[in-house]
Amino acid sequence: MSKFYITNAIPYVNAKPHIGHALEFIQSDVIARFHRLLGDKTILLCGGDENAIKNVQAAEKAEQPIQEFIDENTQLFSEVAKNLHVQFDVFQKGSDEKHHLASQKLWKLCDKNSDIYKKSYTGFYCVGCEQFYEKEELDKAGECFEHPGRKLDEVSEENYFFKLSHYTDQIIKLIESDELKIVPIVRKNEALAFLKRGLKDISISRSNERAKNWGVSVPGDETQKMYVWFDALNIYQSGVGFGFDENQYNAWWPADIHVIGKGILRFHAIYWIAFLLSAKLALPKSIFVHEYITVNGQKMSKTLGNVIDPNELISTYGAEALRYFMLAKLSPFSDGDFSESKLKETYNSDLANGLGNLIARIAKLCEKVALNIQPISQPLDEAVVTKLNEYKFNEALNIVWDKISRLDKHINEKKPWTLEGDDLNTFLQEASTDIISIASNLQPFLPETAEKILTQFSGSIKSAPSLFPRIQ
RNA sequence: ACCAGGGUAGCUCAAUGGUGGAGCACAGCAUUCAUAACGCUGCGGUUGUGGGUCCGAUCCCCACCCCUGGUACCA
Repeated sequence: MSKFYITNAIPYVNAKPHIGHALEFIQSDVIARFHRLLGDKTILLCGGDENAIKNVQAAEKAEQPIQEFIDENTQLFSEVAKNLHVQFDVFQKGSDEKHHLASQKLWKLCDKNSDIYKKSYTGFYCVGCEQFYEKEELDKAGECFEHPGRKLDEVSEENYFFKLSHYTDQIIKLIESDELKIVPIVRKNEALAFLKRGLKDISISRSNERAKNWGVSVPGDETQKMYVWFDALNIYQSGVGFGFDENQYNAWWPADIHVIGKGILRFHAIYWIAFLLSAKLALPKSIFVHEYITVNGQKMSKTLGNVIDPNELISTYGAEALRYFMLAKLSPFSDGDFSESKLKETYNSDLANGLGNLIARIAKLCEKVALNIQPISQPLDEAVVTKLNEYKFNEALNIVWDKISRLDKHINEKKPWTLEGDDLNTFLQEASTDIISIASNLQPFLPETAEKILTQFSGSIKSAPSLFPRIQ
């Protein structure tokens, strides 16, 4: 039995979770459940990126102590996952003391390899935003968009830099050879294009003042905090014991796959790899990059007010329906559009009329003749396994729904309600076996539904309340 | 601006150098084992625009338009 360590990206917790987070949670969960079914010893990690300055600013706005604010928001992410039937085995908070120690250990290892040095950083500070900007981020007058008319201060300070440039060629080789496999290929090419332009060293610390005294302290320098990405990525390691439980760490690290959104590819495919190379630690094996969700054709944004709370959808349609929609109706490799009307349409056509109705009609027929079924477990279909290995969740589900459709047609052809005796029994035996196969294949995607069906079709089969009652 | 990917039925997406396919939605028929469900039939497209190559292009080439992503310290 081999181990499988999968990580979800670590969400910023300066706001509530939205359906974009839900998509990633669900995808990670499916991959984890898939590997469990294959017999791998599997854990799925998520966590909270709690050390960003944005969190401090958001807490100030909410007039709440920072730690309290962080804890509450992180809790919301945890709850959404639970509501979505997503099972995180580890939830590592960035503000956790152990994580701080782990990150300081990573820093020291990079430092030991002479990859960290001091250098002056210059940026433009906006007093209104309490934030630094690059020249490119400012308007024509050299002022920030939030506070036109206010002059920015050009400020320099000493920071620690990481010798990212040192690792350019090494990382190119890792990615080109698929030793670090990036899926899909467009994202692999994007990372390579970035690398081939040459890497510059990056600043990996901020003054306490700039960091508002929040975050992980730089070892040996109490005046500086680590740049968030340096510690945030390390949650993948601290979550499995790096720096404080070597047995656990050795059992799980390296990650077999990091699941991330396209916006943070560079940090994972390049920065993270460089940090690990510098620290002489094992490297993750692959990165799966998903795309984003638009809502009614528009990007989600607070200003547009179209941010959707997954909990509201779950309360109307159920977690399993939301999972189904995200997995079956969105392409894993391109942006997908969400709208409640599409969710509802999918719910009624595929889940109520399709799967739910099929289960109901067969169960009723079985109940009439008191059919008894030996519980048998069936493995995933080869075709489904193939699709899942390629992260083609939508195509995998198409295969299952094709089976549903074929069984519906088969019932109409054979008209079992006109059969009697052995003919009827044989028919129902076969149909029930098909149902069990369908449910087995649904396990990674719709775990609760699969479980319900498998329970219903084991032993004496009875009618049960609709799995997915139609919604008007 | 440059680089990458994409523009095909109302919607989501397949496909191929040789008379454009599926699912959903919609309409009709049939039917009851089932959740006004299932099944069958039908409606529906000068395949972004303009050129070119070819006997023939949606698929190849050129130009243009539009969308998405990337182009460093910003999910």
